[in-house]
Amino acid sequence: MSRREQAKEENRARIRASAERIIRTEGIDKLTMRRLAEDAGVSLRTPYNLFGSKTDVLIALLEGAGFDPGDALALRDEQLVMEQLFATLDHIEAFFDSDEKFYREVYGGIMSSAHPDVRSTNVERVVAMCQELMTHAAAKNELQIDTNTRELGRYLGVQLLAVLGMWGAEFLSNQESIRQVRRAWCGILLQHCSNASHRAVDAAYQSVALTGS
Amino acid sequence: MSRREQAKEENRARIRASAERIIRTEGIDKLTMRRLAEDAGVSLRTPYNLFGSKTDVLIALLEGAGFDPGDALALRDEQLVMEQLFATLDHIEAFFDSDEKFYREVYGGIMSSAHPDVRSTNVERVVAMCQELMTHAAAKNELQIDTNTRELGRYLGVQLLAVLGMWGAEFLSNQESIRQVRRAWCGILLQHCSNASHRAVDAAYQSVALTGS
DNA sequence: GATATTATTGACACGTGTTATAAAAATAAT
DNA sequence: ATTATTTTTATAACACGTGTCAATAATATC
Repeated sequence: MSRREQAKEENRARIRASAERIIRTEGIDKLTMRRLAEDAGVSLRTPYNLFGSKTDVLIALLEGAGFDPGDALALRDEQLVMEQLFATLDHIEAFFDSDEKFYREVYGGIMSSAHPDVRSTNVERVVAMCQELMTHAAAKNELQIDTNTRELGRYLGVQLLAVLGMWGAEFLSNQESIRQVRRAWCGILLQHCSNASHRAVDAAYQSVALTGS
Repeated sequence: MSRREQAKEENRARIRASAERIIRTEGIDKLTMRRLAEDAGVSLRTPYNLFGSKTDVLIALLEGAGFDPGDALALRDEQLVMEQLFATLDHIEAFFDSDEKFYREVYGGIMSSAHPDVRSTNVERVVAMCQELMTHAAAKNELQIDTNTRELGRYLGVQLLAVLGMWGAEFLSNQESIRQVRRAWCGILLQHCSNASHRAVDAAYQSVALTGS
């Protein structure tokens, strides 16, 4: 890495650290570009040079923390695909719980920004991963043979992101969000899973069953 | 209505009309408070006096047009509750189709605004209506007796709004949005409907079935 | 009709994300 | 070491939503 690139990376790191500190100690409302620049000991222009926009700074924060639903969905090729799918939700919930306020504020800040391309990239990515998972599920006979895996994957991905949007907007708690997704996923998958995967889907469904009073 | 109230109402109407015209002809990005005031022939302060905020102006636009998912869910006490529930989705879709760009921009503008109370009012209202519908459904034996109607209603309402959020953010077309909700609703209702309502739920489900590659 | 209440106006200001511009500093290329 | 390129800086500015405040106009009350 050239000297120039190195210096830029150092600045990026300082800006990221400052942004995180401000959000953690004072809340995201206090994160303004001027305050961020001052705290990072850098001019107002520099965060724009190095990240592009305030939204991009927030995105870098999530990426740096490993927050990435798309990543969580990456095929791991263990056990049943359905088991992995639902395990992903546990993974995301654990992530939420590990630092609820911080992640929610950052995610909500990204989603409520007027950068449509950023968000749509996220959607397409998650949908693609879900479609891939469903393709594998079909290949492993975990789905009924007449299932439209493309549409099913799209449904699952959209569902996840729709609920994450509600989470980011503070309408749902961590647990509620995950339960909402799990219920929606189970609802459709119970209709399309094969005998091979039925046990896994049903187990997930039972864990969020809507019975009692 | 007093003379004063009348004059205010006239101003409100002019402002609403101007806002709608600007959004329709130039898009919501061009709707600024200064431009709105100028177009309506009113001072910059007046829209704030009469509506409260820019977000409130947008809300008034939707209300004036009769756009209200909560209203659409109001119990009509005809036929089966389940039939009404799904008919609501047709109603919303027709609404979308009647003026797609306009409604989406306005709804998206409201939802992406930083007025959390506005949005949460919307959520609570829709959830409450869904819960009421499910209570009635249970009373009419359209649900299995052990169904938690409160949680089920909450699930349905949250689901609708989560997807509407995606619609407002331009991730989903009108049709996709409605299908997404219908699938999610069917998925859970197929697990909880009684014999009395199964036919209705299954009909809705068949209309959005995910079969055929 | 005189007085009190209320609504609108105008001009200004604040804080925000973002951009413009030019100077200065740091680095790379020769 | 000199020159050329790239980055950062400083300062100002823009458009935006929103708020303040005094003045003014319209209406209501008596």
